Amino acid sequence: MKNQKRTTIYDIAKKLNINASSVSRALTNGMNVSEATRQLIVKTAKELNYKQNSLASNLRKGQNQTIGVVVPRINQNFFADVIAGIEEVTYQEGYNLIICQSNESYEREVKCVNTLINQHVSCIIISISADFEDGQHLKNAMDQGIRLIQFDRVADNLDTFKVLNDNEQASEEAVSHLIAQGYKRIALLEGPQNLNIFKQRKAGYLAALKKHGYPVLPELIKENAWTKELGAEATSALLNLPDRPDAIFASTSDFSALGVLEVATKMGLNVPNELGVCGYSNEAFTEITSPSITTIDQYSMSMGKTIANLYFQNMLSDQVNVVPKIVSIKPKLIIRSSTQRYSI
Amino acid sequence: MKNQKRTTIYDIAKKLNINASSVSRALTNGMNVSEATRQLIVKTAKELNYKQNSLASNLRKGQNQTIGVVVPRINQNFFADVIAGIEEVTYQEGYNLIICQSNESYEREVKCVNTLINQHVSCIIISISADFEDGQHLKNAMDQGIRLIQFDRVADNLDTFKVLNDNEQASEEAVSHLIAQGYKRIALLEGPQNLNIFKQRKAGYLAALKKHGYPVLPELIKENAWTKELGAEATSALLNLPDRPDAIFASTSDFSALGVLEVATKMGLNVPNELGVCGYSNEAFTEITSPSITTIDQYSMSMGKTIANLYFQNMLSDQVNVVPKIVSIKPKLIIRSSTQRYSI
DNA sequence: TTATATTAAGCAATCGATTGCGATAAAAAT
DNA sequence: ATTTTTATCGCAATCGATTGCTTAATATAA
Repeated sequence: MKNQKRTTIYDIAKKLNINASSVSRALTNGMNVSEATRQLIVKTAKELNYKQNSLASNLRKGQNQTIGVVVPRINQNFFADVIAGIEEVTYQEGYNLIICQSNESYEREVKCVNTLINQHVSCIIISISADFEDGQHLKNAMDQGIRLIQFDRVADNLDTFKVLNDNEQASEEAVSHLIAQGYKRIALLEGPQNLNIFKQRKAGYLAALKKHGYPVLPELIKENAWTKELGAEATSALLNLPDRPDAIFASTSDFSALGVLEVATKMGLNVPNELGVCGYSNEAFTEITSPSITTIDQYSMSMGKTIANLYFQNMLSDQVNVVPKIVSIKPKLIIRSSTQRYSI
Repeated sequence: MKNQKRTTIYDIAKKLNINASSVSRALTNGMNVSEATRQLIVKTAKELNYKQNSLASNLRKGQNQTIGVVVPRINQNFFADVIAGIEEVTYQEGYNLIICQSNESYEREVKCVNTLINQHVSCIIISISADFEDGQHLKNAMDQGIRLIQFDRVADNLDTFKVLNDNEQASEEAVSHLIAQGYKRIALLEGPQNLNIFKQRKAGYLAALKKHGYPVLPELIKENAWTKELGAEATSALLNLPDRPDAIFASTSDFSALGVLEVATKMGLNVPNELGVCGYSNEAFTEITSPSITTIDQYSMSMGKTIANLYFQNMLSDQVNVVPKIVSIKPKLIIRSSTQRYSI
């Protein structure tokens, strides 16, 4: 049962007393093979339970119908959704997906990319790790003729296709909404500023304040609060200020917004009346907390589809001069209870 | 820049005026190559930016350091976590992961498995789709010498390694806990009974009732309530019974438990005092609802690691007679507010 | 110093599928 | 009846890396 050799086109050829090239032709395009022998070949292929060896085929053809995906974490809703979206499209196209997670480690990201290069994938789709350094590994990949698409977290200095959310705009919208609800002292929980997405979200926050003539209060801006625990910690500090904020924009994630909610509840503060809370990502749970959390939907799944389509529609052809595009997806502010004051 | 040929071992060999076989030896095991030439080869390989072609290597060696994973949906917490766990281990072992989603469609599952066979993966890890029919595609894979591991949702009639949660035991424990808390009329929301996991959870429910001498009340058992909406619907029906239940075990998911919670709250019932609620899966949100929901943790991520380790420790070697094992992971009951009565 | 062992490196086949080119035979055109 | 076209199919090279075998060169033993 085990280690038995798989049947190859040669086995089929030998059995039918014909040449392997005919078998190959019959099983692929069907060109230059008479209909009779074609059917015979297909029939015996089925009988012998023949399965094509993609390794050999791809080696010969010099191309691999495979796309590599590198994300920080597979089991983070946003990334899982994006991957699901990508898979949806690549499956239709008959492509395979090889998936790696960098675990937010640059070293590991480099290894992942190198493996994908070895595998001769035709495209690498990547969202860079938190401690991204330079893009040499990605440049390498491109030099080897591998297409590259960055999404969400991108390295600006690399001239590639990029698919992003308009983080700045979404943040500005969220903060503007808070202002419209009458909140006066709006705090920001920000993420690692070496990642663009967090820089942009901060920019949006600042832009909104400026637009409405609100002062920027440095003591209300908390760094690196991107987990539930860190969010809770930052919130404790904020709410113990002599002049505390009346709203917190957890720009890093809904998880940190959850931390905010917990601390606020523990301190007996009414959300949204005494404290407005806004998260980011539209995680499933934001809908069902009490109060439900206002947040920003990134259309993750459709983002995945967009990314994959970008490859198939713009990059697959061998046109030499394809100008890398930047596709921006506008996220949507989802207003829920945590920012809707009953009375202002 | 594009379509430029990648450097091969022949390029290196030519440049150094030696034979390609030496290059290969130097770059892999380093056997039968003098230290001097080895270093020279390594150096020029780096200079020429050489990357091994895994396709060629794997074709020649007749093995592919790749594992295929097939799950109904990538972006479902449980599966995403399991995959993350698998990836963690396979990465350490230098293996790649090819991931497919069956979308709960049997037809698509078959296609996925066939692709993986073509790719010559050395192992397929699968959780079968909801409309699973027979296991011919999986038998095919095994006939081709591909190892097979089923997890969570498994086909019983296939003799393979299996990694499962002890759903029955976990359910029994949960229901016993409800009984210990003094609940007398415990309802069950059950899932599609063609999937084993749901059958087992029901069995656990029944076992607990029997063990404690409680009668089985058919009117308290509701079928196919595995979304929040369906859970809510079933709950409405249950709570409008003349003799209504005082606890509901949403064995399908935490989402349906959420539906229970919403309806109960709407009807003004106090949870946990007037109605106990228990979910399944330990989704992130169960911790932060009010009241927080008692549920069952499946250790998804560690399950993934277990699965991968099973392959590397038990199946990788070429021993002919490896007896397929069934590994059972005991889930953990997480007791929270929704079932802890203040007074009994 | 001769015989033997050891090391280093080359040669060539191989993995399985694909494909350009040439050969044969059958069909069509003259 | 002869030439030309076309349809089928075989031959052999190729993709890039690996590996058993052979040869050459060097080191060790006798």
